[in-house]
Amino acid sequence: MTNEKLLEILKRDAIAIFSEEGLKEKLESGKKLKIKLGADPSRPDLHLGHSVVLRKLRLFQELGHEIIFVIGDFTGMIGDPSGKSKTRPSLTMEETRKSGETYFKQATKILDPEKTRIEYNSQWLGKMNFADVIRLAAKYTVARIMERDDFSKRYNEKQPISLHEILYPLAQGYDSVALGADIEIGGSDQTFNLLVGRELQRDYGQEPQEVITFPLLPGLDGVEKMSKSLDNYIGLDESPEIMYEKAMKVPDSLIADYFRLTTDMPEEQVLLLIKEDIRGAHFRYAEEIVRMYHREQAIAPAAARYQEIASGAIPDKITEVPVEKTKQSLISLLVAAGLAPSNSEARRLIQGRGIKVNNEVVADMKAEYEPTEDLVISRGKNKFVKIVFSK
RNA sequence: GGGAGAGUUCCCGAGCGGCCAAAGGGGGCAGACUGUAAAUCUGUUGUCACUGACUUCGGUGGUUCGAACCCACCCUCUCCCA
Repeated sequence: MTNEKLLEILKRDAIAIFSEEGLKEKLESGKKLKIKLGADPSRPDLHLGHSVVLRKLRLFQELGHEIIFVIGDFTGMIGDPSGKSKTRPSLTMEETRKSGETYFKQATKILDPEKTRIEYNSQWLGKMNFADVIRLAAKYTVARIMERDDFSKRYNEKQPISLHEILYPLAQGYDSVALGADIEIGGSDQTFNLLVGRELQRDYGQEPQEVITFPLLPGLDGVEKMSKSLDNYIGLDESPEIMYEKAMKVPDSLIADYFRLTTDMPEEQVLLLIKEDIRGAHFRYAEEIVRMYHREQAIAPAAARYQEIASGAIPDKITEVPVEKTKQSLISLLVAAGLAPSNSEARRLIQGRGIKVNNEVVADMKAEYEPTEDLVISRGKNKFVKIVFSK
């Protein structure tokens, strides 16, 4: 990796770089740079969406720079107003530390742990008193804060905006001041917050950080951005089988983006493959992902399992649920197996022909089973549970 | 501080005092078709002891045989004036 090569890749993939000259200068200064990445402690499960940015950070590490993960344990208490403005549950100290470790563990699947550091922003934000906060708030104006897309939108739609939410970008921006960050990287939804950091550093007499933003990876639903809470994600921690299967679910329209943002395959090769054999492209993508996060040897079994299920067979590795050794109704078994959240839902699924027992559709709501042998119940095409009469 | 308006099921949104578990749309789930893609079509979308019962329409009381709908107070949000 060289500075030129890195710049080239960044220019190709980034949504925006503020500013390109500044970035070039810093890279060429020969200094070991501090590169900041914010992390939300309430959602420590990393997925492919995070990998977009992490993979770029890895390149910086290859040039000897240091990555600083800022776990937003303090800002987490405020709740980022970005996107869905639901209040987040406040976490205890212990929980945030645990999230931090989980982050580190997952992130180092991509990053070099030797060149990665974790910081918690309660370290400095928690120590600020009211006067400090006022001083910080004085550095920004209402008009500038309201430039933020999210705020102006909510304001125009007459949605409430609390004062503490307005402080959020300032708090996050102050992290950059506290760390003396040289570069900050994030998803394009973070653009405003990252730029606030840049401006605050200038106000505090520091050299402003360079900001690089990357496109958000759309989720498997093809609509929302990838996120665990929307269940449209491929987790970095998931098993090869699940990864493979989920990779096959990437919408056709997005497979090129997925290749570009999450793998190292050359663009021309990808486009050609997609053009010639769209299904083959999916298989190839699934292989790439499994290879990256597991091992070469994990591909074959994962692919085999996928074929098995696709052709209607019951996979061999499925969750087992022990139940009491008595005659049981299908409805109660569905609930016990976690395939239905309520009896009513179970009934609906049966009625809608969505339930199979031992690979046979069962549409009888009154079906009952003797505890003689284990049953494999499936819901839809993809959810299997093995009922074991053992208790 | 004064005035005006709003709060409905996952989301948006309709809702005459009884026929409202609540229109319609979105989203979700399941089925058909397929490549476990997309598009399209169909069903479904509070709970339970499920042809019946129970709990829901910001909260608490009240009027009424009967309230999501009427009244009082409270809470929350928005707008206008200061």
